Parts: sequence; structure tokens; C-alpha cells
Amino acid sequence: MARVTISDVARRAGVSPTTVSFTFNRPWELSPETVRRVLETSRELGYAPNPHAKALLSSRSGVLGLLVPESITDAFANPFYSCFVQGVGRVCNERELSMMIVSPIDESIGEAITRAPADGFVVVGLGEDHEDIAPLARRGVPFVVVDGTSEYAPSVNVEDERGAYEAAAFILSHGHEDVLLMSFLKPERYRDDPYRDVGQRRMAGYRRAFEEAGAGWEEGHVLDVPCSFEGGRRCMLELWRAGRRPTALICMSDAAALGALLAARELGLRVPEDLEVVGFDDIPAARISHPPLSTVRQPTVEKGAAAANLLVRAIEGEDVAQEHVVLPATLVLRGSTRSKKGAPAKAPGLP
Amino acid sequence: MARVTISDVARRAGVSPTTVSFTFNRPWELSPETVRRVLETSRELGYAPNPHAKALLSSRSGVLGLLVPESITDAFANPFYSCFVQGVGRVCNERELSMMIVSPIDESIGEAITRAPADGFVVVGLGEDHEDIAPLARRGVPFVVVDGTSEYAPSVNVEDERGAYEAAAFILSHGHEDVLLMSFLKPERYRDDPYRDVGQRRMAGYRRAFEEAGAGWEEGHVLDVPCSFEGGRRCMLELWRAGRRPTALICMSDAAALGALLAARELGLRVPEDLEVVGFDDIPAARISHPPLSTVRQPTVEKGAAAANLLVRAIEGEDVAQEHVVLPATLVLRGSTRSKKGAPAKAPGLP
DNA sequence: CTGTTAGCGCCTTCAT
DNA sequence: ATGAAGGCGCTAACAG
Repeated sequence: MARVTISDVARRAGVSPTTVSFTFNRPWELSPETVRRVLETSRELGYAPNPHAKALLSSRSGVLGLLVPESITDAFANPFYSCFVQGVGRVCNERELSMMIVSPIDESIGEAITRAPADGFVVVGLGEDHEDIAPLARRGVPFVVVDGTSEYAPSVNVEDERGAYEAAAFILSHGHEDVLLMSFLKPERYRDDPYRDVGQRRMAGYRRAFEEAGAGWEEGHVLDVPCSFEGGRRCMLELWRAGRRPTALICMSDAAALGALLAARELGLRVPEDLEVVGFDDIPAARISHPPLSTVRQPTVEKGAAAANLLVRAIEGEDVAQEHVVLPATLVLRGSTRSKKGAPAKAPGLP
Repeated sequence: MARVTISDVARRAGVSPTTVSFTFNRPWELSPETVRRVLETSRELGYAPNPHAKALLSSRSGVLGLLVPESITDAFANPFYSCFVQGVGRVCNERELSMMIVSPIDESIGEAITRAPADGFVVVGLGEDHEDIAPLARRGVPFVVVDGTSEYAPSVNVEDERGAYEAAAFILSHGHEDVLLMSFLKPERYRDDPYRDVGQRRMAGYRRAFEEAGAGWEEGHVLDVPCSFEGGRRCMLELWRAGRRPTALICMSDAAALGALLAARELGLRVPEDLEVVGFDDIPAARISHPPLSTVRQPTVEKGAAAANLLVRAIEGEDVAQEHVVLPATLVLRGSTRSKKGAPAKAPGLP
């Protein structure tokens, strides 16, 4: 419907299309008077340069693609993404760019990528060797891997293994009988799972803690839980109904942890006395809950910003292939876990 | 860098560009053998149709624009947006569309709009008569107004006034001395504020409740608070330090309310005994807090989906200009407010 | 300082 | 079933 083109304006203003183009792109090379007239005519006609045409010509759309390996709905049910997006958004604002969320079209990530008019992609949860990601490299489309393994493409990750280890080691130091792990890894289709890499790293950290603590590692103790409040809540409710009585929960996401916490309250459990809970991410809501959630903090906003910055540089032609950022992960203790001694940890701000 | 074009493939496969195009767009009109060969060559060469060229030709990019009147960072600091995005995303998934977040470029919304390769916009928090939005109508770009006033463009809103009224009336029925309002309206630049319309409607609801209750309405009782946990928290802390001692807080957003709740805990206040708090939105985190937050529920995900659906229909050429959706807002009472009798409301799930 | 010309990569009649 | 030609709207040489 954007029918009014550059030549409409040109004709109406009594100049050539080039002049109109110049008015918008290099006004300083035109007489002020001409610029004024063209601008006025443009406004009258409601003209605006067609972004598609510009993009075709310059092969630049000014859009950063944020590729998530699941539906947008599932992704944003996890507050982690709100934080990550804030980081990407910060860079977009600075660089006058836009951001588009790209999620699988009709199950196909590759299809979504080809259709997306983006200048490059921040790829979350997928490694560079994923069958839908690898073609990007071949086609020379800039991309940055986040939370995934990558050797030839730039990447941003956090110390998943160490963070997870610390969380589990802390919990295990309290001498629990029955510790449950809430993972987001679907055991049945382990290999094809997005987030496989992060998941495995965190799992490795947990496992190491278990081994060092001499605690038994049983597959039956790891549960597959969606990364959302509801996911965690439902899982907790169900396992309880099934007769399981864990005394500690180690979760790969705060979303699941907070949901489980809610369920625990609904079940009348005291946290951390009856049940200890530790999460991963440190989303803002982790401080809001009661008791506030102990968790492994990752600098999510910075992570998003780092990825976006790398992508921008790649788009601008810089060779950033060898940049592999690893951000710190740190255990932050709040009220949902007991203190080292076994007594409830002091909940900051609580009388 | 996506140098490999349709004619490269054509040459390599020994066919004409048209044939390649047909392979991708109307394969049924080609011999299966040809299709196979072209497809194979494409894969070899790493060819993918250029989305910019396609968009230019068809004036369709398959992208829905989500226009927010603030920086992406500020927007996503409010979990409300995560929910809204989920709704928009649901429709995107169904229709094989992508979503792009468009936020002011260099302070200018109009600039951001012109640059965005989107097929239409979901405009949040701005009315159709806003100086940067109005041109869309003139240029025939489809858009849907959300949380803003609109007569000629389709819109999606909720019963802000009624919801706000109910919340305030409920609080006031408890006979408070000092009730504070946390608004997101900047008093100094009232007229230019995005979210002015929603803000004013909610304010009108509060005000009506105050008048009916015979409670004094003083401008000094309405505070301007950013829509984020931190915003609410900081505001509460500051007003306390300034010596104010409200016994009830009525907030225009859950984000601010939950932040204030956190601050109240840090200050050693008992909620709802010492301080009642009610929010607006009913974001998922509202159930997570302690006590769980009483609030005015708006169906945020549905709101996003409704807006996106309207936009899709508009893009497809349907005339939806007269569709003005108004979604219900309902007061949901949880633990952060006292029950009608003046005793603390029973916090569901708490022993 | 301004106009003319030639594509960017693709899709779609129209021929063959 | 396949090929040739034109144009979507814009910008960047190159004239003038």
C-alpha cells in the first residue's frame, strides 16, 4: 500500500528521483532550498523510503535476528529471555538497529532463517554444528552462538559447569537423603535437544558435585521440566502426588525453581526447612519470591549485550570468529537454602 | 555476503533462472527430475532466496512489527511485555510470521517505523492521533492500537477504568489514613507521555473510587514510578526515607507493586497488616511473591494474540478498522491485601 | 548542484 | 515443461 514512490515525489516537486534520494541520504550536497521543497512535498504526499528496496540494494536491513530454538511463546514463558532481550536491545538502541525474534517456522529453523530479513543472528541454545545453523557459515551470514558450543563462530557462554557444581555441592553439603534435579533436557531425544550443550554442562557440574560428595547419581533423580513457572509448579505437584518426598531441589532454571517453590507453599512445605531449592540464572523474580531464591547468577543482560556487540562487529565486516566470551557464574545464597551449618540461611531483608 | 543468486544456481544446474524460481515457488509445474536437480544444486551452492528481493517484489516481508514507545530495555524490564509478546508470538507461529521489536531510533518513533521492514505494526501505548502514528494511516500501513485511544484504527484495550476502580474501592473500604498511588504517568510532561491513555483511564478509576469513598484526592499522593521491580522497590525505599508512612499502596503495574513489596520486606513491614498492596496486570510473578500479590488481572497473552490477529487480518486486506476489542479486567485478591473484614486475606497455599 | 542510466535479486506474464 | 524480458523502489556512478 506504500504506493507513493520516490518518483512521485520527484515529479511533484519538479526534480529528479536522484534529488529526492539525496534529500534523504546526503542533504548537504543539495541546496537548502531544494531540500526544503522536497521534504515538504514528501510530507504532503506521505512519502517514506521503502525499506525493502533499500535493503535489497545495500543488503542491509538494520535488523538483528534473535534466533530461539522454540516457539516464541515457550521462550518468553521463561523470564530469562526478558533479561537477555534487554541486553540485545541495549545494543540495538545504541546502534540504531532493530531486533527481530526468529523462531522455527513450521518446525523448521532453517526455513525461518532464510525468510528472515535480518543482517545476522544471535543464535541461542544451538551449536554452530547444528544442521540448521551450519549453512549460515557457508552462506557467509554473520552469527553469534550463545549457550552453545562453537569453535569457528564467535560465542558467548557462561561458566555453566562451575556454577552448577557450586550449587549442587552446597546443597549436598547439607547431607540430604533425596535430592531431585530439575533439568530441561528431554532424555528421550537427548541428542537433538536445543540447549543440549548448556544442559550437559550444567549436568556435568551437578554430577561432579555428586561424585565428590559420594552421593549416588541416579537417572531417576533427574526430571525434565519446562522452563517456566507453570512447568516447575506442575512438576513439583506431580512428583509429590506420585509419592516422592525430596528434601532438596536443584533446578537448571529459576523459572522452574520458582514454580516449584510456589507448589511447595501450596503443599504446605516449609522452605528451606522441609525443602531446599536452588535455581539457575538469577532472574529478577528470584528476589521477589518467598523465601527469596538461592541461585546461580549469570549476568544475563550483559550476555545479551555481549552477543549483540559481537554480532554488530561481525556484520560490519570485522573478523570476530575467534572471540569466545565466557561470563562468570556465581552462587548467590538467599532464603531458599539453609546456611552452611544446616540452619536456614538468613533471608536478607527479612526480620 | 549472500552472493550466490538465482542465476548462479541456474547456470550451474543448466536451467534458466525461471526454472529455479519455479522450483521454490511452484514446483508442481516442473518435472520432478528438474526440481530434484535444482534443489541439489541449490544445496551445493548454499543458495537461499534473498528475502529483501522477495519483499521488494511482493511488498511483504512476513514480519509483524511490535512498536513500543520506549527503549527495549525499559520495555522488557516490565514482565508485562513478556506476556504480551507471548500472545503476539502465538499468532506468529500459527501464521508462519516473524516478529520484530521496533523502538524509537534516536528518540524518534517515526524514524524507527520508516526503517522497519515490517508488514504492519502493533502499536502499544500510543493513540492513533500521535504524531508519529498518524502518518501510518495516511501511508496505508496496517496497524493496531493497543492500550491507546483509537477511532479509525482497530484497537485492543482492557477495562482499565473499571479494574482500577475496583482495586481502589476495595482498598479504601478498609478505611486507610494514608494511601499512595504508584502511577507511571510523568506529571511534568503529562500530555506527551506514552501510555497516557491507559494511565489516565486507570487514574480515573482510582479517582472515582476515592470520590465515592469520600477520601481526599491529593496530587501529592500520586507518585511517578518506572514499571519495573527496581522502580517500585526504589520508590518505596525513598518515600520511606522521606518520612512518608502509607498504609496502602495502589499500583498501576505489578512490576512496581512487587518491587514495593520487596522493599516493604526489607523495611521490616508486615504485608498486609502494616501495608496493603494492590497491583495491576497479574503477571506470573504476582503469584510467586510473598505474600502473593492482589492485583487487577488483565488477560495479557490474549491481548497480544487479539492484537496480532487483527493486524494479520488488516495486512491481508480485510477491513478491520471498526473492530475495537475490550478485554475484561478483574480484581483478584491474594495475600497482599486484607479481606473485606479488615483481617488479612487468606494467602492461598500458605499454612 | 541536478538529471540520466543502470542495476540490486527476484518473480511473473508471455512465448516457445 | 522451460526460457526471455520487464519491473518492484531505490541508490550510485557518471555526466552536464
